Amino acid sequence: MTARVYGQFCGLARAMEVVGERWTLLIVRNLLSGPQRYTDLRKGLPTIPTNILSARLKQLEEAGLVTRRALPHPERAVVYELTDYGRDLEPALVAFGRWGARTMTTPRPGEAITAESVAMAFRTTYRSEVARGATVGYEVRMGDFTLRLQIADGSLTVGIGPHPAPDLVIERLADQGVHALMTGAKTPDQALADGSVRVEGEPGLLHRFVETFRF
Amino acid sequence: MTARVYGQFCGLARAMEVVGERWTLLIVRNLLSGPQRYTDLRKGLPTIPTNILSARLKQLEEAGLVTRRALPHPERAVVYELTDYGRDLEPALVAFGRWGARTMTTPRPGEAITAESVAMAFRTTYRSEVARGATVGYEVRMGDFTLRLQIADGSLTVGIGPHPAPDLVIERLADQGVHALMTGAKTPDQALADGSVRVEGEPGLLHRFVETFRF
DNA sequence: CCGAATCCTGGTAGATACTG
DNA sequence: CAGTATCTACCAGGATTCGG
Repeated sequence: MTARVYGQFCGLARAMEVVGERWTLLIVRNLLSGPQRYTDLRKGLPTIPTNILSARLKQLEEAGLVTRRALPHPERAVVYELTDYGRDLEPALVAFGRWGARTMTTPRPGEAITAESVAMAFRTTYRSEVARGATVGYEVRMGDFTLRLQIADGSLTVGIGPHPAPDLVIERLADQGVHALMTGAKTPDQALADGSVRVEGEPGLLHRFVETFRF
Repeated sequence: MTARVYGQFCGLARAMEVVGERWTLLIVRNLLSGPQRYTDLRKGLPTIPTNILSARLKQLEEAGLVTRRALPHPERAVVYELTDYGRDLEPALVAFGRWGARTMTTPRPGEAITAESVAMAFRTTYRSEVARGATVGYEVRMGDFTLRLQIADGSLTVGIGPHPAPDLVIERLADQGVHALMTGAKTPDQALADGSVRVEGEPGLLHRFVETFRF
């Protein structure tokens, strides 16, 4: 039983020993959007084998990145939640996601667009230097799911579900509608004109949005 | 033959498909210090199976992160070198290394301290906000190997081997000598007094060094 | 000696079925 | 809902061998 270690006194090697196995970082990514139940995680990771998910959650809990918590009575469910230690991985995940996004033009056949993958896309494309000092909330409706983006003190929080008090609601009406805005393939005016997106709120905020989130 | 993909349109998932396998990121880490031969890589990754190293280099070359180049005549050797695309992984590696370093107090039994792992430690502990605008070169002699650190325009370059014109040479005379400085376990004056490090050049620069590189 | 390829073993992932 | 159990296929680890 050779523990799968790299035998080096190196932060990167240690990190890879903890979160370097297949699926682990994607589970952490999904938990960045908030606590999730086992079934939520399965939904967000459509092709993960269930035994692997359960093994990874166990490892993450042992390593102190995740806590397993039973919800109080009426829910009678188990939720998995990141610890602060686990949440500290966010900068590294964002850096990786940004690197990986460079070769990502269009979805491959069969590739899913999940709420968490889009949430990650907002994190990786967020340009804090554009948003500095601003406070603004967006609700992005993607058809199958809705995300809430809140910018405050120059930092971004992404969650799954509607925004309680959005300054702007952006609704995707066509595939790649929001994506085309973020890559610059379409200007806000073009996207509004051809009906690929629709907004509620002050339409001018859409310009701010495309400057803030940019591939 | 299910290609090992994650089935998600997500930058992080794509990144993991390219560099998520065991050893891959450590190979990239080692190549960050400059081109390396197959044997150099084996030396820097003491426990990697040789077939895995050769497989990973092939994959990295196919993915466009690494080029394989035959040196001209007298050397008659092959060197592997990062492409710009591969080098762009550095911020992500640094972010991961920084996260992993938090649980890294002392080497585990049998754990090697290689030139590249120390080079990585300097990259992850580098605080650009301290060094802003400065230009300074350090040579760090660790016993088995020597590193050169050059700071210019606020950005750090780390290489293996002596520095051609160092402002300060730091020589480690005892185990953990430099490490104790970087964690703050010892002040520069203490380390110089107890003989765990020795310097050549202006000794005051050692204070700057410990402010610049900090776990 | 450098740069691998080959072989074998055991562990890990993938797919699906099943259960408290 | 929240996982185990089981089986197969593949990949990593380790040693050895091989060609230039």
